[in-house]
Amino acid sequence: MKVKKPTMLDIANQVGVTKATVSMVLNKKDELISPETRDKILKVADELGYIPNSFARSLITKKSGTIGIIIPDITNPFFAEIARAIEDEANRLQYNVIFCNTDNQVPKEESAIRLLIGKLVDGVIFIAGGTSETSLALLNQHAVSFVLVDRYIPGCEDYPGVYCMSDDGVMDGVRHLYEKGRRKIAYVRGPRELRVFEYRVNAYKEMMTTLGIYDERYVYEVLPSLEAGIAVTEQIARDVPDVDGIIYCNDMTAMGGLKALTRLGYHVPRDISIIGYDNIKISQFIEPELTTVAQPIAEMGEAACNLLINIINEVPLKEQKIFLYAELVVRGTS
Amino acid sequence: MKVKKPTMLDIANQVGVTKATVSMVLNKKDELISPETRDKILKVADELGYIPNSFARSLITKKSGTIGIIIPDITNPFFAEIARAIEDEANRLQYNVIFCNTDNQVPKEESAIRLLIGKLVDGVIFIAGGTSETSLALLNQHAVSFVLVDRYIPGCEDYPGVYCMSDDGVMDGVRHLYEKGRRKIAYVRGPRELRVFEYRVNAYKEMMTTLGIYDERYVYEVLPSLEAGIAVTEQIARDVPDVDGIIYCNDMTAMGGLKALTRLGYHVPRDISIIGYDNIKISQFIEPELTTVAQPIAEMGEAACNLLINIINEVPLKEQKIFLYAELVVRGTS
DNA sequence: CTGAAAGCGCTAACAC
DNA sequence: GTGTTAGCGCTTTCAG
Repeated sequence: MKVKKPTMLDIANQVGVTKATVSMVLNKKDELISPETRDKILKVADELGYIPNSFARSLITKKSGTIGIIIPDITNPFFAEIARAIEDEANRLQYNVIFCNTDNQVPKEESAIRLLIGKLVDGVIFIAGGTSETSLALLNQHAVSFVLVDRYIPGCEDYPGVYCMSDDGVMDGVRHLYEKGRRKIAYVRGPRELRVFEYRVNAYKEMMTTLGIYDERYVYEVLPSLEAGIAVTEQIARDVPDVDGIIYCNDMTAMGGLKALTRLGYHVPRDISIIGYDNIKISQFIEPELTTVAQPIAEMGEAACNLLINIINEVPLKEQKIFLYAELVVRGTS
Repeated sequence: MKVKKPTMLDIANQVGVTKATVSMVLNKKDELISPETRDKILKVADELGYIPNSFARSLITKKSGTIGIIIPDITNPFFAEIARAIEDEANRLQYNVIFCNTDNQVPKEESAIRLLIGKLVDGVIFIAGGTSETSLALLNQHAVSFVLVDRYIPGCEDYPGVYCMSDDGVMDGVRHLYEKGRRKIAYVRGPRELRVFEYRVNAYKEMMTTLGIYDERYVYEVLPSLEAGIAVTEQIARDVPDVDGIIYCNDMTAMGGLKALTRLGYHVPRDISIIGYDNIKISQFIEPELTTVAQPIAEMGEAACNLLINIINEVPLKEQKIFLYAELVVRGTS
């Protein structure tokens, strides 16, 4: 365990040059270094198993080649998928990533941001847990570039970000059920603090109203999760026994709903249709497969990463807000 | 964007002391600092929004307070859950984590390790993709502490690690199906390169033989995934139409199997019983819920993290290998 | 083509 | 109680 790691100085001594020369060679700024010394340096570096100390480099360059990702919970499939997409794109562009889970708690967000700033991340991709103005203030104060993804922060709609427009997708979902003959279509919405859920339920209301079948008693609110999906669906079945369609604010909740309905003896989609939102991978793992309003999850992650890195590199951008669109995917539950 | 971050020197100047004093105060080594200067320093640090530059500190202390986690794929629920457990425990112990996905490819493992070494991680938790001796050699060469989790590496059985013993759990599963009257029990195994899969299928063979119902034609091999689970299950239904039980090497594959069987018109568990392995969260998301041989995923992550940090701190340990046990959890599919 | 020298922000002896 | 000093490993002018 007491093996000292080789440094540039070790290489320099062994080759008989100075570390400045070694530095230039190893950083490919070797136009004016003689091929012989260059090859010798490369050779010795390889023999010694030299790995540059990125801290020393970052200290001086003020860049870490790392971006931070702040996410509510990596075990939530939606976030895992987006995180993976970001990481892949970051790696492609020669960046590394550090993840921080916040469980939607603002204090955890702030400590994550402190951590990331201390590690000199070049930028941060931020999926907010709610009203996170103070977290953003921290980032601004320390002049760290950032990009918002998926979730709006009230009052911060003008920050750079990647958002998914849900209206058309949700409306298509409602219309799709209507065309299947469904009339009593309930909606399970997420918490009011999160703007995204507001948009989704509003689209539902609008289309239901247009179709002349809106009834406010059909709208239920939950903290989205599988368990909540089960509970609320049992509730709906009690309140509106002849309900024939349920649209959920996300896939996890919808999967819980499917479970509850099956247990209650409903046959999906014969007796009732259900629709989720997100299109996480596991929505296809079940049978019947979940009809859902699909977010382009991978594209969102990729776009966020690209946007951030462009901002970091001060590439002039016409628009720092990117809008993608959710789309209805009809599968087995409708 | 051009706001210079405050450093210790800024604080020192403003208070009228030197940065050494500031350093001691901020690191809580302030027994011999007068309360007045201490408070003044703390106050100014707060006003300036000072965040220590962890690189500068790490450069000198040779520690980063960070551990690396090398994992095949974070979108795989099993790994996401273990990663999250590791992260939580690490945070509790004041460590941060950096994740690297390898997609089970050895070259990606090696570049991940180089990255982590360059970032001076204090240790690495390693879920190997296969025969990763060279990756381990790199870690050894650079004197980086590491801990293996879940997967054995052939020839490296004696490295510190956290492993889950599957034998009893799998045998209990076979016996359980036998007691339900099942006799034609197939097994879907994972790839031979991964030792864990070898152990699981061997336990199956042993119990099947003991019960006098082993037939080698019932054993199928796949690269575990939902899709593979579907495909292999269709194959089994063709080969052995009167199969009445299938045990899978993991939950994802079993979920694919359940899907395939349902589509083929089998009723699970009336016509056929199935059992998975892992007990990932989503195994309870489906209906019927999956009977499975549960690994204590969270405990594995937690134990790995603790073990690693003990090794890093050179805490003398009686045993650097931790064995946990998988256990049959009977739910709806058996 | 290569060397010398300065310095990034911080810690840790050792003075005073 | 606090300052001085050196140096971690690296990059980057500027000389030569």
